[in-house]
Amino acid sequence: MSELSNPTRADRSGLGVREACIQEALNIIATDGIENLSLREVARRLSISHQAPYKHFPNREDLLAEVIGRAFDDFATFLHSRPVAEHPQQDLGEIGQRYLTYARVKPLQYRLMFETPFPNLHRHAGLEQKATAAFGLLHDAIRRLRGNDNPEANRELALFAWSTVHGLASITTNGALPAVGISAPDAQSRAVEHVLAMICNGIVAPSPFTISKPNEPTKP
Amino acid sequence: MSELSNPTRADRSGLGVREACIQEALNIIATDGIENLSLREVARRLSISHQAPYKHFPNREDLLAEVIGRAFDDFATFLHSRPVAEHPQQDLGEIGQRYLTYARVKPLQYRLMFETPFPNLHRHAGLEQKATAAFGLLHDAIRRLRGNDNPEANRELALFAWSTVHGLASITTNGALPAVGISAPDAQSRAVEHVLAMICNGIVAPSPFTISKPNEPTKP
DNA sequence: CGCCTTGGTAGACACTGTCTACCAAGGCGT
DNA sequence: ACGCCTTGGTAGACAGTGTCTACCAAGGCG
Repeated sequence: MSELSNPTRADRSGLGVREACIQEALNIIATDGIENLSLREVARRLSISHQAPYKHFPNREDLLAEVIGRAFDDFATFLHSRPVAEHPQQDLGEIGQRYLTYARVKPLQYRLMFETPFPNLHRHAGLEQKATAAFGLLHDAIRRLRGNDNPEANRELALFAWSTVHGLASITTNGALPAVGISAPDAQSRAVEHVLAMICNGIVAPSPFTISKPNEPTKP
Repeated sequence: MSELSNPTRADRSGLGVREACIQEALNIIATDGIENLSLREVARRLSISHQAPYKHFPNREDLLAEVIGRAFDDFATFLHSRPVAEHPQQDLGEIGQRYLTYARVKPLQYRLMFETPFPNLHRHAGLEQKATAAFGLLHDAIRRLRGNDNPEANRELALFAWSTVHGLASITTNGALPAVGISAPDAQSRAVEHVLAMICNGIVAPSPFTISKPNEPTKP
C-alpha cells in the first residue's frame, strides 16, 4: 500500500520495505557480523517501528534465509555468465576459476552461503536446491568431457572437484593461507592455479589406487 | 575453594566449576545448537547462579573458544595416534582417512572447529595455532615423501590435499552427499575412497598444466 | 587480628525475539 | 454509499540474554 500511494521513510528509494530489510540486513552483517544481525536493528536503521519487519518476515531466521538466498542467486548468475569455452576441459577450468574468484571477491556472500550454520535447512526449500545448483554445473561439464558411460565415476569425479574447490575457497576466504606459509600475493595465486591444475589433471587422467583404513576414534 | 573443601552442586564429579561449564556447554551445543548456547543456561543446568560462570570465563565468546579448543585437542590426539606406516605414501593416506573418519564420527566437533564463524579469531591466540597443527602433520608427510628440494611445490601439494580433504569433510558432514546423487551408504564410502585415492595420485605423480583466467564479478 | 584474593551470590540494565492488541487506508462486493 | 476484509504500519508487554555492579563468605597470610 504505502509502496504505491504513500511512500514512507523506509522505501524512499522505491524498493519497498521488504527489499530494504534484505539490503539493510546484508549491510549489518557486513559491518557488524552475522551474530549482530537483529530485526530491531534493521528496523532502527530504516527508521520504522521494531515490528514492521515482522510484516514481511515471520522471524529472524527467515530474513536470514532470504539474504542467503540472494547470495546464491548472485553466485549462480556469476557462474553462468562465464564465457563459453569450446573444450569441456577448458570449461571445467573456467568453472573452477570462477568459483574461486567469487569466493575471493565476495567473501561475505561466500561465507553466508557455505559457512553459515543453519538449523533446519530443509525447512527453507528453495535454499537447499540453490545450494546444489553449482554442483549441477560442474557435473554437466564432467559429463561433456567424459561421456555418460560411467555415471558413478562421473559423480565421484565431480565430488572430488567440488571438494577441492570448496575446501580451497574456504581456506583462502578465511585467510588461512599465510598460516600455512603461503603469504605473498603472487605465491597465493600460483598456489591456487596449481591446485586447480591438479583437479583438472585428476579428472582428465584418473588412475585410482587403494589405501588401508584406520581405526575409529572413541565416541565422546 | 569449594573445589577443595566444600564441593557444591556443580562439581560433585570433582571436575571443578570451570570444567563443568565447558562440558555442559558442549552438551547444550549438541542438543540445542550453538545458537542456543548461553552462559545462563549453563549455570541453570549446573544449578549455580547465573553469574558463577563469569568467575571462570570473561564472556560467552571465551567459553566458546575454550570448547572449540578442546575439540582441536581431541582432533589432534586422534590424528597423532594413527598407526605408524612404513611408507610415507601410506602414511599420507592414513592421515586423510583419519581426518575424514573424525569428521564422520564427531561431526559436532568438526563443525565447531572449522565451520563456526568466530569473530576476532586472532584474539584467541591458542586457537589459531591449534587450527593449523593438522596442516603441519600433512606437510611433514609430504616432505618425507618428496624430499625438501622444492619447498614451494610441497606447500602447494599440502594445500591441495588439505583443501580436498577439508572440502570433502564439510560436504559429508553437512549431509550434502545425497543431494548430489550419492545416497547409498556403500556408494558414499566408495566415493570417499575414490576422492582420497585421487589426492594420493595427484601428490605422487603431479603433472600440472595451465588454464585461462575468467573475468571478475562486479563488486556488490 | 585485619586484610587480600577467590569464587560464589543477587540485582539491575539494555538489548533481543516475538506475542498481542491496536489502527489507517485501500479494494471491493453489495 | 456503505461496511467489511486485507495489508502494512504502530506501540506495549514478556521472557530470555550478556554483562556491569555491588555484595558476601571463606581461606591464606602478614
